Amino acid sequence: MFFIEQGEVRLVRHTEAGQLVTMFRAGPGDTLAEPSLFSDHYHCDAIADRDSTVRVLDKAIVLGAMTEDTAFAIGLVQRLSAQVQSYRRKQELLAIRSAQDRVLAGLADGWMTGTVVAFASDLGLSHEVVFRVLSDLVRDGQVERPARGVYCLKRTDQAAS
Amino acid sequence: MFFIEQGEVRLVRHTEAGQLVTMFRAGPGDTLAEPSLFSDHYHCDAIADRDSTVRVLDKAIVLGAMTEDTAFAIGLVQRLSAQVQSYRRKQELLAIRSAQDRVLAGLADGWMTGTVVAFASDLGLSHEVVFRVLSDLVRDGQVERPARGVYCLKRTDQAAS
DNA sequence: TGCTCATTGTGATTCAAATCATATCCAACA
DNA sequence: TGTTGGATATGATTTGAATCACAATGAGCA
Repeated sequence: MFFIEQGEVRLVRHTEAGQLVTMFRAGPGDTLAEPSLFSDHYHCDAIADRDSTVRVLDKAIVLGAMTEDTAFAIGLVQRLSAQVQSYRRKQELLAIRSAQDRVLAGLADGWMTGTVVAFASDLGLSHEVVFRVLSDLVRDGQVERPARGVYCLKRTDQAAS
Repeated sequence: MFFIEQGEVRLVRHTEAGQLVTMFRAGPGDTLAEPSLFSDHYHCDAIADRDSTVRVLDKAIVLGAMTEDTAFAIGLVQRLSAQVQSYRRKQELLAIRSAQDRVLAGLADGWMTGTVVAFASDLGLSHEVVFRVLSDLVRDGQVERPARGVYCLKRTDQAAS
């Protein structure tokens, strides 16, 4: 198990077809690979896109700390709950069929942090479509692009049904 | 927070477009809505497709038990870890583009328990495609159908690259 | 028994995202 | 300075899943 002090580390896995899937994006203060505490044969790859500082936590020590320090255990439960919630949100978002709606939802959730290519990968869309959708949205006035590669929603327009 | 004693309860949420997404499927021994322990405004709907018995756990009491009973806290961490793992697996599976590969992966993971319609919904595919893929696979001999509505993999054929 | 209804199943068509191709911009770097 | 490579961007084409339409099956039930 790992604790991220600085930077950002992505937990990735590749499908049989070879595409890379980001399972989790951990920032400063996040812990990584908690499930490894209970299972031995869990395998993901970790990628640091920027320089990062990571603290390695020994499995046995963490398990020990959990029995002695209830606050520590509760903190862990809290982290995991947050992760579960974010996974649920992601699942919901990925269920959106229309590329435009998905991009809008992704923007609303603040996923557009790095490059458009990375954003597209998070959304499970090809980057071409995302570029197209973004320029359409900018043309429509729903999205602003203050700078190259920076996009943000104009406002939360209420669900037009 | 809830504890499922018997039956099965699904945690669902509907997207703006109106489609229903199953966030979590809880069986006997599972707990439901753990994130609600730490956040007040989390909303999902729970659906019991069969008759089920559910124990309601008071938020304050659970939080109290966590500080006093370390084993309880650890158990909770374990549950949540397992959930996180299964979400990651689902994410990986949903990233598979080809409908056929996705159906195969779903079968391998043992998702085809109830009806084909439910299976298709879990896979994020239309039931028509799933029916088609399944009959193709049966024709190809990759999948067996011992009975109407029952499908299982012939064997784990090693990743044909 | 006949009726209803959900599930199963298949065919035809549409449509939107993937893919392929290509070009520009820009930062890092030698 | 020129060169490389990644991100940005857009156009043309293809593909495959969604959608629409329609049957057949089978269980529950009056």
